[in-house]
Amino acid sequence: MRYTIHASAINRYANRIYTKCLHDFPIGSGQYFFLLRIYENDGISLYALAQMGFFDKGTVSRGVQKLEEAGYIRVVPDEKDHRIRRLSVTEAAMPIIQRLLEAKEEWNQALTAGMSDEECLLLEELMAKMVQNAKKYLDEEESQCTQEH
Amino acid sequence: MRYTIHASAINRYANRIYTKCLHDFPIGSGQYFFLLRIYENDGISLYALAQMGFFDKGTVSRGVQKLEEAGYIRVVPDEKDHRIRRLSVTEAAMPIIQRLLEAKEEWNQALTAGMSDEECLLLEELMAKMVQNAKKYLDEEESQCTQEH
DNA sequence: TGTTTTTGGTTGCAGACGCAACTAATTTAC
DNA sequence: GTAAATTAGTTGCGTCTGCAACCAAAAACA
Repeated sequence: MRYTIHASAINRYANRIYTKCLHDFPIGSGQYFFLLRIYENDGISLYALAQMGFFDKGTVSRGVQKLEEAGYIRVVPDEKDHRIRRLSVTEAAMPIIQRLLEAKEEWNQALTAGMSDEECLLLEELMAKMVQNAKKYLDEEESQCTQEH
Repeated sequence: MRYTIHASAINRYANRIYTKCLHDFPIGSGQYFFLLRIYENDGISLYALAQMGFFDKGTVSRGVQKLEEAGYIRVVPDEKDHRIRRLSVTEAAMPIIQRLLEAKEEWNQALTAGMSDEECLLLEELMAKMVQNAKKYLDEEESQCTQEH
């Protein structure tokens, strides 16, 4: 079974698509996920964003910086907890968000060409399950690859 | 549908697994795919390797350099066509290949935990189809993201 | 209340990757 | 046969990413 290399290839193709799509904008494929999630979850924190996409918090920190520098998001410290920074999209981001949503729709259509609705649903479900399984496996392993089999 | 972000997450988790697994060796997760494919396809060229994994040829070039520097592969120019460099694994690579095959097996088991055999087969098949669809879509698009919808 | 631990976030560093420009060898076209 | 085009591979550059070390604010504990 070659789930991993397929995931790798799909991911690399997706990055190329979004890189091209964002060619005329000051952000790249690495910010695509963060921008859409902030749009869909107004006031989300960096930490929650990291957990949502299974990203390292350092990666999120830098991605958010780029979005802020581009003027696409607003960062507001939480009133109660001064550690937390809450994120929301700006008006200036709406055109690019619209474009990304269209590109995403078209991309998902292209990816699942020739599949039935049932297959699409099952695929989505099984891939989500793989992500959960992966997270669980890595959490359990915690750098024990050196152990014998 | 969120095929892309799932693929992204699965891929990032896989990289972390193989990075840990290769911690004591002079290569990283980026060479994992190349080494196993050279092992399975003795005498393969860099270009064929790139096509097999849908990688950029520059990426393959650098990955192969690392494998050669580590002493895990042998690079021999083709007798007939002096542009082509043919790759094969060395004896020194056998322990690490064995380790990688075991890790891969365990990883695939972990990824598909809780799935039936039928689901696993279908998943593999559908993901392979997505890769082909992605390739086709990118080949057709060729930087036309600016066109109207 | 003061000390320790946890949590949210930032940054230095290094690896992985694609793109574009380049070279050399081979093939095609005239 | 020579010029043009194609093919295999290399390299500079910039982006994306995880890890680890770090900081400050909040929470837990004594």
